[in-house]
Amino acid sequence: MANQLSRLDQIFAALADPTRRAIVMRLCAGEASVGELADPFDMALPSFMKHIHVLEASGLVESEKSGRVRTCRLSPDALVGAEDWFQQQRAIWEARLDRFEAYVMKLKKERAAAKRPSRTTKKKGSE
Amino acid sequence: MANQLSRLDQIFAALADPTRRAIVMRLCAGEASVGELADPFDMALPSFMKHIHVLEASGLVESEKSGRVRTCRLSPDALVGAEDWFQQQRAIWEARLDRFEAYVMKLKKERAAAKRPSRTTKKKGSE
DNA sequence: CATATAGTTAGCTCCATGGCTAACCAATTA
DNA sequence: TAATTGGTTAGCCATGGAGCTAACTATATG
Repeated sequence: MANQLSRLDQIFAALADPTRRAIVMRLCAGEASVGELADPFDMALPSFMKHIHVLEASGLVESEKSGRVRTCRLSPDALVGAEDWFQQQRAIWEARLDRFEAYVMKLKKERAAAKRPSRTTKKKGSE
Repeated sequence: MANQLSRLDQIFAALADPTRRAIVMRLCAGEASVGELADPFDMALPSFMKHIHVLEASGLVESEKSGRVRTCRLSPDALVGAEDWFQQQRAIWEARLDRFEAYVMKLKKERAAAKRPSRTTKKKGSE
């Protein structure tokens, strides 16, 4: 019970749907009612509401009802959280690239050394 | 036939699964064979291979078989593409925040003006 | 009060996803 | 050549996600 999806799971799953990405994009430009949000989409309201719920469950969107109209707004923390994930991966990736570059440089030196065995007697395994 | 998922759909869907995120994180640190990748997971190989396929279909990962071992590596373009999406949203969001701030400033001025109605006769019903 | 508006709830399909087992290549290694 | 290893294919099952309609609630509005 209570499947305890990780927050990132929910955020990425929410963003995997084009309708929901469109909603997020729309909300980036400012808050809106459910009706306003739903208007551009050729979809029954209950179906559309499900998307809203998914977005709320993921923490990307929050909403509040006053009278009979529910107003939705972006809660940017979740978006930033997901963006962070990418930046972390990129950091690791780039660190690796640096190491790889260093490795290639080392290879090049060793190749060069191998190509002229005349002078370089042993080059002292300069690891 | 050929459901024509958008690239972003596939990337986010791929990243919505913790197993697949773990694979991506692992591959950020360098390429690996299917077996090496699968090892930490308590999962039958065929199930695991499905995850690899999803990652390949999304463009996040590419692989190549030589002999009987398939080596997988990250293809960072897709990752960067998804990261870009966040940055675009954030740009719009921040632009809006700026506008909102300007709006609040304007409100403040008007409030201040309203508080001293001595001079401001009608302020010209500025919508 | 009557009606229209804005969401909501309930409940149904259909298909994609994530997992499994069993059986099957195809390279290595003994 | 026989056995092992590393992946792959095929096919099954349970769950969940995305869509629908119909019927309902609650707030405005006439």
